[in-house]
Amino acid sequence: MPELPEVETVKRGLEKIIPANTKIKSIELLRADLRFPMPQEIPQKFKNQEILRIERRAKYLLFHTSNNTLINHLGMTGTWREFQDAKDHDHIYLNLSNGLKLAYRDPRRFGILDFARKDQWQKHKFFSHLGPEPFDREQFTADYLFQQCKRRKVAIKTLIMNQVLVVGVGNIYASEALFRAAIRPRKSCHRLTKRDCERLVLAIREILQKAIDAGGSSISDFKSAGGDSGYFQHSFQVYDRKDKPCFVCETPIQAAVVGGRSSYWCRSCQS
DNA sequence: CGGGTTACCTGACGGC
DNA sequence: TGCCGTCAGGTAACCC
Repeated sequence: MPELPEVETVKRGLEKIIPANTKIKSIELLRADLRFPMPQEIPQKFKNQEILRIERRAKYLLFHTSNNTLINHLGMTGTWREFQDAKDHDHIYLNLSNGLKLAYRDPRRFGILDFARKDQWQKHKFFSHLGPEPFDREQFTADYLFQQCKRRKVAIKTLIMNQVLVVGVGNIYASEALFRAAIRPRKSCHRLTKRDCERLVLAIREILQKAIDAGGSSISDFKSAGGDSGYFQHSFQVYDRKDKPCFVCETPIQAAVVGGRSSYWCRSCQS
C-alpha cells in the first residue's frame, strides 16, 4: 500500500491512537525474517519505553522512544492495526500501556523492522543516502531537479522514483505527477527544460498533498482496516487506466513498462 | 560510476 | 472447480 501519502496517513492514524505518555509494555515477536532479519534485541530494547514521538521520513515510520528509535518500512504489503484478532502474517505485536495492542502484518515480508540508538537513526544505512523530502521547499526546488536531470540519462519517471534524488514518490504517484506536469514518463530526463522541472516539482507536491488529504478522511478506518486506507483510487487520472479515455481529452490512456515498472500516460496531454 | 535487471515473498486474478 | 501463469504500490544487490 505505501508511497509517501499512505505512510503519512498511517503515521497520523498511529498518532491518533497513541496518546502522550504511552509506553510499550512489551513486544511479542512472531517472526523475524522480514526483508532483513529483524534484530532479536528489539523486544528487550523497547520494553517499558515511552513512545515520545512518531515521525515519517521518506517511506519509513520512526517510533522515537527514550533511548532508541524503532524503524519500520512497510514494503509493499505492511500494515499496522489495532489488534482485535490474530491474522495470518502478523509478525510483531506492541502491547501498549493504554491497553491497546498494535499489530504489524506483512504478507509479502518486503517490509523492514530495525532500530537505531536515539538521535543516531539518520546515520543508519537506510537513511544516509536518502534525498530531500518533496515538501522541503528549500531543498526540493526546480533548480535542484533541473541540475539532477542534466547529470543523468534515464527516463524522467525512473528519475523521480529514485529515492536518492527525492523521496516518497513511488510507482503510482510518479505516473500521476507526470500527467499533472504534462510530461511523458519515458522522456529522457536530460531533455527536460527548466520550465518542465518547475511544473514537475509543483505537480509532485500537489499530487502527494492531495493524496494525504484524501487519506486523512479514511483514518477513521484505522481500527478495522488496519491502516490499510489504500490509495485514493478514484482520483487516479492515468494509473491502471490503460485504454480507458483520458478524463481531459478522451484519448485512450497508454501503458508501457518503464524501468521495469508499469507506467501510464496520455499521449495527447503529455509530451 | 551510471544504468539496467533480478531477487526477495505471498496472494489475487484471469484464462483455459 | 482447479491449475497455471502473470502481476502487484519497494528497494537492495547484482550485473555490464
